[in-house]
Amino acid sequence: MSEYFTIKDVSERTGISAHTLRYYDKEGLLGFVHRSETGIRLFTEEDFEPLYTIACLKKSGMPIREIRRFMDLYIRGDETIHDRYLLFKEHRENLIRQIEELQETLDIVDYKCWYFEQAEKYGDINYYKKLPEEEVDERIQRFNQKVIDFRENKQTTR
Amino acid sequence: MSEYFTIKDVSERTGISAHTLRYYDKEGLLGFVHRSETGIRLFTEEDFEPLYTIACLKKSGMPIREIRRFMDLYIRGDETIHDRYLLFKEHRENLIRQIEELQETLDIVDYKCWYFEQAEKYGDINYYKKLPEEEVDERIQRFNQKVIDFRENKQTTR
DNA sequence: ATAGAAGTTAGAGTTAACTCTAAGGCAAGA
DNA sequence: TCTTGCCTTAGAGTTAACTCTAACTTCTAT
Repeated sequence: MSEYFTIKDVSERTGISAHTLRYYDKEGLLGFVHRSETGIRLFTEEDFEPLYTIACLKKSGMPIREIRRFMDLYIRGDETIHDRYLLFKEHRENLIRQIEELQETLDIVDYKCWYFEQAEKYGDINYYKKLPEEEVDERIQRFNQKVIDFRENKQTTR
Repeated sequence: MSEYFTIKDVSERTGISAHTLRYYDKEGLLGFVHRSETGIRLFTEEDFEPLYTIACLKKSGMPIREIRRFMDLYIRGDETIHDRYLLFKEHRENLIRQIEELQETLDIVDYKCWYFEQAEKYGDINYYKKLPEEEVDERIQRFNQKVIDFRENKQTTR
């Protein structure tokens, strides 16, 4: 029962390939990992927390050079608590914005699904153009307005 | 008052650079765009809808070769309404999954913000280890469990 | 008619994030 | 001891999505 994990152990447990872990190390993300006298990486129990943090930041689309800023602060310890707090707060705002954007895109995709159901009934992608105006669903009006805003670069959907 | 838009008009209106538009064309995304006899792209009013669709799919992280599948169907017209409907439905599921993942990441980042506030009060990143067990906030227990799950590759957070 | 702005293509260069290869070192079991 | 397998590094290769360049053509306005 060794007290250390090799790069392969970590790779198997976290699902991050050994290649990728070495790449992260080269990019300065794994400065917290110890080495044996012969240069072999010795991961500990505690190292899984920063690895999990890296995985989280990664999942939310943060580029590696920014994750590096986090890890640099992490290594410096308690003196950087406040800076790390600020970085997480900032990232929180980014994430909220990202979710909002995806939600807006989802709304459009929802509309598209509905619209194609209608179009399928009529067998005509422009079926609504033949309807009297009062019968045209307002969702169609709203979508068409979004396309016009896009065309005029009004970015109301942003 | 020309009835056509040049690539520059479209670029300025949509915020997609002319370079990028040509690149999209080369990748088969703009098969719907007409050309003059001398080869100049002639965008019409109606072209803004598929461009908007491309922008939406792009925003939700869809790779270009997949967007191409949409556009290939778009060009083929009414006979592909059903296929396009299916593609949007599938994409809808992807989007929902993406939003869920980001929401989970946001929960962790929220926790981190809270945790760093606590750590700042104590001036010690491991402050909770010195507390009697009944005083350790359960949020900390839950987060630590997530790290353990990550270490054991249990993927409960997925 | 001509200058200058904007259009065209082919193709090279860039960046991020891997992903892999080569060449060699170390450690544990038969 | 030897084989096997995992470790190391430097560095090359890959992929996606641009981004830019060069060389040339076309359009527009004086």
